[in-house]
Amino acid sequence: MKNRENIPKATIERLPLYYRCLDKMDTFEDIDVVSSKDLGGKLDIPSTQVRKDLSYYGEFGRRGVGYNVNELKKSVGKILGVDRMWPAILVGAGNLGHALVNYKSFSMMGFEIACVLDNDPAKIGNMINGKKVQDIKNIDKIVAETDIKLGVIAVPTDAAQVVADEMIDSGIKAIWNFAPTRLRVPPEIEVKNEDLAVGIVSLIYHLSWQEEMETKGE
Amino acid sequence: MKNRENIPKATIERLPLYYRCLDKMDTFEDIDVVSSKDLGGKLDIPSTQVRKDLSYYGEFGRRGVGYNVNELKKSVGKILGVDRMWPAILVGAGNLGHALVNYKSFSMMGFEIACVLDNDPAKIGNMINGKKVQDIKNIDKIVAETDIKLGVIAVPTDAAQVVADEMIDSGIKAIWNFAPTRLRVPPEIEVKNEDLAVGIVSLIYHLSWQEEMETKGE
DNA sequence: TTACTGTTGATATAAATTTAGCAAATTTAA
DNA sequence: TTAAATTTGCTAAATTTATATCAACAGTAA
Repeated sequence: MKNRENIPKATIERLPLYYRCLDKMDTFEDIDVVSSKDLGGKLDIPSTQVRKDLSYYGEFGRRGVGYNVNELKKSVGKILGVDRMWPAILVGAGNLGHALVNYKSFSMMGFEIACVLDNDPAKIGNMINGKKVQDIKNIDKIVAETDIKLGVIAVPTDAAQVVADEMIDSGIKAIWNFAPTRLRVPPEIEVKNEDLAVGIVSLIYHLSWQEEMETKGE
Repeated sequence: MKNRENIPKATIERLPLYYRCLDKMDTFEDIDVVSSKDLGGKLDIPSTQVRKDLSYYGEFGRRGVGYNVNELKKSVGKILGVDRMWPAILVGAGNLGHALVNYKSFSMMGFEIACVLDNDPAKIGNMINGKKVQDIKNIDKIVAETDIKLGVIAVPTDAAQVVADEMIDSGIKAIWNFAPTRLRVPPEIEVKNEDLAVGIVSLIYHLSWQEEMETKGE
């Protein structure tokens, strides 16, 4: 395996796609062996890209044959770290928080929201999908007792930095941030921004341009 | 301006960040002029990158001075197409659907969910943030009457392709897909996959590796 | 005025990422 | 057994993207 430092970020974002696809083939489609061409075909990724991505981590296939689906799934799962569960605390019991707690496709990716926290007395004590919303004031105790490393921020923009600071104080090591703002964190803390507005705007950008072209054409 | 075709995708994803930042400066912070260094500083983006991104679309600054905040905001807004509203239909009145309808930060990005649809009789007729959930059967009529171009898929994975097909039949031109699956669509239809699991897995990947390093070190 | 500082936008350079080409390995069929 | 068809994984080439450099321009202070 090459130095983990210089593996393309894009590769790391394709691995979960491979993983999910392999899981589907393994669990539901009863497929034993797959070629890079077939796997890529399902995901609109060139076969050369698939092979290159995997080759960063080792040799998983057999020449002239392809990849064993179950084996490759396990290998990719281990590379990604999803061969175990990673419990998280979620701060923000609003609409988005509800949606995340109830999201079905996380557990197969090793992700599970174990605790839900909020600072709103009206929300504290409510049940969300079997979990009681707890007071953010107890974050230190909760993180210490559960040894949770992952935090999810689903609060309004204004509150995001404060929540991030509290998370880091409590011992959280990585933050998944849904608030549309950049968080200031120490360098050892990993942050992943999930900025929903960016997604929709890139779609609007293309749509807007398409429409402009059509108008000119007429 | 250069050919719009070969502008980096990453540039297009940074433009909304600039836009939001400029809007904040313009509306709340009363800042008139900003340099690429300052703008980039707020977003952890090098000033050279900021200037390069903007230079794809024209010359917006003054040498020795910087950029006029209000003007640049308007220019970037126009480039992105967010200088007008883009209404969308949302299919899927579940938890995620609720969260999207109630999401606050969309309107400043030109995005608005105008209609909510579902196929579940238990949900049809319910109100979500002032909008009545309508029967998916009426999608053709709704899209034709409203001339909506954007569709959002927030249904379970199994139903996503069917919904996409219905959307395309009804006249939808661009799809924002939250289901963790690749949609098969004609080439003229724009699709943006918002795959939440990919985001969290890339965080788990780093966390998992970090932990492995620590274990070795001890 | 003149020097000095700051800033853009263009061009050049470097780095990162993707794609192509091919030898080696495997299977299948003649 | 031999030839043909697949398919991997390595290396090289091409492409894309990011970063550095610098002349031209604008403001400021001596």
